[in-house]
Amino acid sequence: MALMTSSTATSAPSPEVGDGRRRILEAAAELFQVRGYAETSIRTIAEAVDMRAASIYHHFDSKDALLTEILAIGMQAVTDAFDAAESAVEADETGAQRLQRHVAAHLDALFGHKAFTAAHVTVFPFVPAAVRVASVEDRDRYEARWTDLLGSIAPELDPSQVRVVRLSLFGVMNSTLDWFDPAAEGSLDELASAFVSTLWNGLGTVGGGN
Amino acid sequence: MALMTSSTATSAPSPEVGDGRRRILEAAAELFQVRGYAETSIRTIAEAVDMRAASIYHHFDSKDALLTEILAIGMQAVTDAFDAAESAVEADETGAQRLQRHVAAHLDALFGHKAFTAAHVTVFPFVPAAVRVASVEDRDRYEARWTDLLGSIAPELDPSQVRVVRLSLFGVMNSTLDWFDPAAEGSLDELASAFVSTLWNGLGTVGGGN
DNA sequence: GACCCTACCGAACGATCGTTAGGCTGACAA
DNA sequence: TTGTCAGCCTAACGATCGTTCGGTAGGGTC
Repeated sequence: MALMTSSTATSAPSPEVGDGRRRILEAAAELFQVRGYAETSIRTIAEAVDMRAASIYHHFDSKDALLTEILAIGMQAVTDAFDAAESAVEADETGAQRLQRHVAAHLDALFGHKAFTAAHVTVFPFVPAAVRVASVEDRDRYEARWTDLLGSIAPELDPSQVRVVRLSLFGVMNSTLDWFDPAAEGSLDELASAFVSTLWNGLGTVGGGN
Repeated sequence: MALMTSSTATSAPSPEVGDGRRRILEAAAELFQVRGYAETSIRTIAEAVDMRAASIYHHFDSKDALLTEILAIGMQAVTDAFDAAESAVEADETGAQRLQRHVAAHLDALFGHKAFTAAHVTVFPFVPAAVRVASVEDRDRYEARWTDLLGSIAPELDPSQVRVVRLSLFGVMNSTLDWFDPAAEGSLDELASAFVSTLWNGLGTVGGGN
């Protein structure tokens, strides 16, 4: 995010450079997540940032381009979180501990950039084909990271089992966007711990405990 | 012109009564699931059943009414499956066995009426408010069945834990619509068995086995 | 024959959509 | 002062949307 403020120091009144663009991205992501892509018009997005529809086109070529960038931001968030968790690996940790840090990282990224990440869960199935092909490479790359991770910590699973575990884990983690509220229900770390503990040991050992 | 269409061509020409209505429902459900609700026009639905847009309104009051009925059919399918599984309970079965039969019933209903049930997973978040309120009662009733079931077979869980388990289980089960193909990957019963076995005992005991 | 009902259609309505053309304004550079 | 440019605007374009109106065709009933 650096490299702005090239010339002036922006004392007080003037809006930050690129501020309108960022506000459009955030408002659009939020609206796409709540109302859906086709259900959200350019005029509604403009209204949310106190602009008119034509002004959106000063910052983005088209509605599809706006969605494409939103999806890219969402994938960047979870990919960065994965890599940060991977680089923080400790030598003596167990597979379950390593998995738990990645699950926590995924959940943190999901809720930390909720509007952008949720777009991948809710609106992605319905996006225009041109937008989908622009995102599929990012998504494949992220999926490959998880395939490698799960294969590494559970080498006894064959590839088709790894696939089932990965997609099931994604199903659970991504569904939390719909029903978990970190502000009201406790930390995402605890949720990640519960998920991995259940996946590893089953409910029998979790239910009595936490 | 060219629509005289001498209907004397076929020996058994008469379409079944209510056939057009059923075909519209199935085509619309399929299109809604694949393309989304707002992305699918009445004209596209009509084309899929070889009609014109105006003919849809002979069978349904509005596009929203069509969606409302599709959602109701989907909830009826899973609710009926739940009740059938419940009435097939055996006296000496364990909690895990009972849960597994219900998971299998849910998956069977999901894939057995895929277009109608998937609508609840994919398009429901974006449906117009009037359609949502018409479905929320059915959905609440189905959720209550699962809350009771899980509380019954895992009495050591408090209500908030039951909620987490239920929503996580829904997250996994409903996600299978996106990635599991019963025709190519094996039976849904096996998948249900794997889910419940993992939930109960953890991956440690499952990974080595099947 | 007359009558009705179901199923469907062509044509159009007003609304809303994404998008574009062209213009205004204020900050800044020369 | 003059020019440039980012940022935002009004107004309008054609396309597509859900929906309605006024039919027509054909089978069943009397």
